[in-house]
Amino acid sequence: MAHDDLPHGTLTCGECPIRHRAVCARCEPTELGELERIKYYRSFEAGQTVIWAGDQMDFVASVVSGIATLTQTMEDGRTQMVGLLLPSDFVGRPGRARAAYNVIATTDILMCCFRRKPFEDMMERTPHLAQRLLQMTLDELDAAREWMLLLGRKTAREKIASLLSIIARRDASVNMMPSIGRMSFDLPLTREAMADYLGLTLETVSRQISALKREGVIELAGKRHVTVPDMDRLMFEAGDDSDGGLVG
Amino acid sequence: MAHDDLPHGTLTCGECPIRHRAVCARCEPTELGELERIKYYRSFEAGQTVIWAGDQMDFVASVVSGIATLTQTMEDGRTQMVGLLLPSDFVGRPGRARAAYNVIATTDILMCCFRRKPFEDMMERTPHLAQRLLQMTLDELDAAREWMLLLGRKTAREKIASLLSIIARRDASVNMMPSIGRMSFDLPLTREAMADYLGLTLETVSRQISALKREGVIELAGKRHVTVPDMDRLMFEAGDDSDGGLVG
DNA sequence: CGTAATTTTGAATCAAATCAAGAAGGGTGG
DNA sequence: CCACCCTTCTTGATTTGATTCAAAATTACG
Repeated sequence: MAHDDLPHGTLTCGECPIRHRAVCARCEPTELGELERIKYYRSFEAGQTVIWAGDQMDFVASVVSGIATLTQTMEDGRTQMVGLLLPSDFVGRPGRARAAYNVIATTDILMCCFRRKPFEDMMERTPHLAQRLLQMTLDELDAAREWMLLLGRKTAREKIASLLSIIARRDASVNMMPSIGRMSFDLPLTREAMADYLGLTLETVSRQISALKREGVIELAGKRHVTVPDMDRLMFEAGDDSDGGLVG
Repeated sequence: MAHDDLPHGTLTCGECPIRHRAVCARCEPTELGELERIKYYRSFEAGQTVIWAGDQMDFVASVVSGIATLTQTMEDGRTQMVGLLLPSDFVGRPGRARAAYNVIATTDILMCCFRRKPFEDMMERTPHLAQRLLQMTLDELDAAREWMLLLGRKTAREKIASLLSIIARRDASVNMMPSIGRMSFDLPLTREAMADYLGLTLETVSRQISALKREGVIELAGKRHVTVPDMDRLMFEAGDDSDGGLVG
């Protein structure tokens, strides 16, 4: 069973691991108390579908732990990932009754859910909530636009290198490490999920990972553990501008 | 010269054509007065660059009339459009001092600019502004995710059909017409801009437009005026789900 | 009316997809 | 503990859709 260390319903906002990054980050103690009253926890196992696109959605939520994906599907089954949800990320849209995307748990996942109507009401009254959600949404929009450049203009090799460097840097930021020089991390996605992220087939993903390994850009231990001997080299392969980019 | 009908600096919020859709849509008369004091108008001619990515940006703005694009560029010149700015759309990000993308005027354009610092200060105090900007940003994020599916998984033919149906439907909504049956509209983009939108080359854009014309999905009068005899047929070619999709 | 910019079309090439086996893990039950 | 199965991943051969390179046609414009 997942998350026995985070017993459902007994976690208070004060002890919440994502307290300072989630939609509630700017809330004051009184406001937290109000959230506390409308919140409840739900957990899903790896592989489970949290919500289907088009389904009634009577809650919004924060990812507390684990990873989920947002995907869009065409009738013939082609699927494109359009969001990767990490701890502290927000799911759902205030004011929208139906889910726009499929949400699928990639790992075991714990979500802090708020009943939608009370949450919407509270947003009207609580600028701190709306302000934080705005900031998070603007960040997501920036990420989506970076992703659009990747999907529209990068080669398969550049796409893989970009994804690896995104994961490496995210991992470093969580662990408060600098993302330079030699780095190691686990891939949280299967080859197929990577393909859906990058707009490729899983065979192409596999081939390009093999190529980067063969050329020493990365090292693999098992299928999932990656070591990058030189981040600069990886960033170069990703085709990104060398300068650090934007600040949040 | 452009926009002699909208003399700079003399337009009041009360007579503004985008008043009800822009970031100020929810503002009350007092709040409008406050915006009025920090706003100024700037116009750009078709083809002009409004801002370069990385440039200092000491204002945010609403597009009053005309069309602009948001683009990202790689060092070797590959470019991807990541936003299409229409009247009432918002440019810039509160809290960010440097532009993240190139903004280029596609047609002659008029923008209602607000000095950034006063605007940010006002946002802190004015929930109506933050709420409206949140709503607009969530809409943009949805559009970006639809766009990601297009870039990652659609064929060239589907991409073109999708773009045409997006433009057709936008045009219809501006003119308060239903977007069914027979429709006519002008393309606001060159073949190259369409290619940058769709992640294709301009040759492929041209070929696919020719193919759709040959097969009677569209009719062309000149290079830019398009007639769609049957919107359902076009939607089918776009590969989108037949159901209408989401509401804003 | 001529010149530049944009668009169309053609032919050749190429990167990624598709089709098709195998190999490598990872977990289960005998 | 090992044999087996199922999923995930890798690799190979071939096809294909889109790009690239090249030239002609159309349109816009001074």
